[in-house]
Amino acid sequence: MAEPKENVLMEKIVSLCKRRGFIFQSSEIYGGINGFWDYGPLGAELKRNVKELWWNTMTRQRDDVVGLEATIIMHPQIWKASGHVDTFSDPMIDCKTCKGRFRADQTNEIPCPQKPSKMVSECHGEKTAPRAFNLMFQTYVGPVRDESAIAYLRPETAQAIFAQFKNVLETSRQKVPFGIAQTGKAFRNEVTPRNYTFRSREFEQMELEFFIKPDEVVEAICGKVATTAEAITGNIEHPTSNAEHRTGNPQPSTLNPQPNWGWEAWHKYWVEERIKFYEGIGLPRTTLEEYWQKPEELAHYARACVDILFKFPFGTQELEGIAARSDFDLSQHERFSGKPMGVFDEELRTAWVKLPKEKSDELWRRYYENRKKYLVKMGVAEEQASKDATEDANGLAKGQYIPHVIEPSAGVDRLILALITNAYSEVTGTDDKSRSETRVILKFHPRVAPVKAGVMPLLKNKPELVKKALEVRDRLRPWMNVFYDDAGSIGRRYARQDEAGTPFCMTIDFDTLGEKPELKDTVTVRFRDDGRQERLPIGELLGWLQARIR
RNA sequence: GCGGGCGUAGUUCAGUGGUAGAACGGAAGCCUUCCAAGCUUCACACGAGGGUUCGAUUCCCUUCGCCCGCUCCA
Repeated sequence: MAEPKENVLMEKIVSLCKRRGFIFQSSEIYGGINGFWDYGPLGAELKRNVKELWWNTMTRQRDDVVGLEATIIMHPQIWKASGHVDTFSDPMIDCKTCKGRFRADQTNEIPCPQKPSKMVSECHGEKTAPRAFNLMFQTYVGPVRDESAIAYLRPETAQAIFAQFKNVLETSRQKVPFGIAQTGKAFRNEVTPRNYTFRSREFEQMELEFFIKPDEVVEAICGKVATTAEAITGNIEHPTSNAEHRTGNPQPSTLNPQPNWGWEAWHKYWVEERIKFYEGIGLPRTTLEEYWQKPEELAHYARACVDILFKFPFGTQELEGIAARSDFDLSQHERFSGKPMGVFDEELRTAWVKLPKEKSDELWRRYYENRKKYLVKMGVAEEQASKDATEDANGLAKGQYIPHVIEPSAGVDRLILALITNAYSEVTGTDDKSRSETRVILKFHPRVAPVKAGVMPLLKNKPELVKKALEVRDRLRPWMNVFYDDAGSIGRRYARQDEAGTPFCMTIDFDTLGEKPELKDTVTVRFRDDGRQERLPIGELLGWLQARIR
């Protein structure tokens, strides 16, 4: 059902985004280009804030995550190893009669939409020849455009993390469990970009690969792996104060990682962390949904995957996927590059020799089975797979294993869109002449708001007010994005800031100058969401604001 | 890529086979002692290309883009 109301809302948002300079169509003066969007002045600030908050939360505020900034174009083998060269290119067939499109390899299994009694392959519709759809953008590296020069714009940022895993491990003084975070552009030549910026061909991701010990290793070291329930209960950090967590990390952790956590606990942990993050930047839990993928929906290498969905006007859609990807990625790169991707773990080696024989045999067996299952799945011959898996499992005794990974992978642009649609609100009132007018307020969380404070003299034609206002502006400017405005009536200026989502406005009036001596050097602070006003000394403004935007 | 709808200032809309207005918004100025006040002035558009025509924003074709379906999962 197409809800016209929601469509109208979306159109208003699109129009606002353009009008106020959040989002423009790419290359608009040339007619635009499908699936590409630019961020205007306010959008650029918003996006920057979001990425910084993510980076800060995921890396700087943690001991166990470090950053990476890799290139967009990488060795093409990376995409062979990752599976993108193959799986991103399903041959498709179009039916000219019924207008359907089908995967060429499934025409025997899909019923014809017009004659469901027959399969697509046997119906009378006129079909096109199979065409390959590869969603990766291709280019050539170097001046010669031949096969050997083909490279791809990355369809995700994650693979670079795997490819650089060993370098980061060796230089960061981290050991498993630890994570590598990266933000950056990714490119997918989508069949149909849709829903404004939601599905774009060029987009930005914020991805974490969090490397953990395989369960067999955790068990060898800790005796047993904590169940998810054990990991969650009795492990809640009680906030020391019930203040609004205005200081420090915007997303206080509720779970403390423990050495006996296996992949399930870590997976659950990251789902919680990520939801906290979204709440911390102003998306209430009620606007979010967790979707735990069903076993049959999972990619073959995934053990679990949770989607965090947001209720967009056009439907409930994915913001982030948190996948437990086993050791698939590092294993693939190990096989394709021939370089070892395993780690050495002193604790494991020490623990292993102390294990009772039956225990170490059991763990050996389980590790072996997993490795073999993977190798066979990837087409390694049975005999060779057994041999390789044996070698892998033998590594445990030497303290060696290939880490597993939990991957929280978020789309920046989707999040921006979620923040805008969530912030959008209208207030209809009547003006002096009892004309009904609708004003738009973007109720961004102060942490993400593009402009933190508007600074304005009550009147423009009083030089003392202007001078003082500029002083206040200059006082705040080194610390945050502030906007000075003296044009038009004060109400008009407030309204303009409301539409930009500025949470606070500081107004310099005659009391600031000392008309009422007791109010000298104080300003009016006006709140965006309810128009409420407070009086604050200029000297306290910076601290007051910082406490609210951090 | 296929089918359906749409395309006029920044935005929302008028309008005509003789090259266009309005409202709001924006800029400048005057005025204004707290929520889009008022006055004056200014800038800005027929998505692009090709036809038909003496002439096209209007008619035709193509293309590009947007919206709705089929696909997609950051």
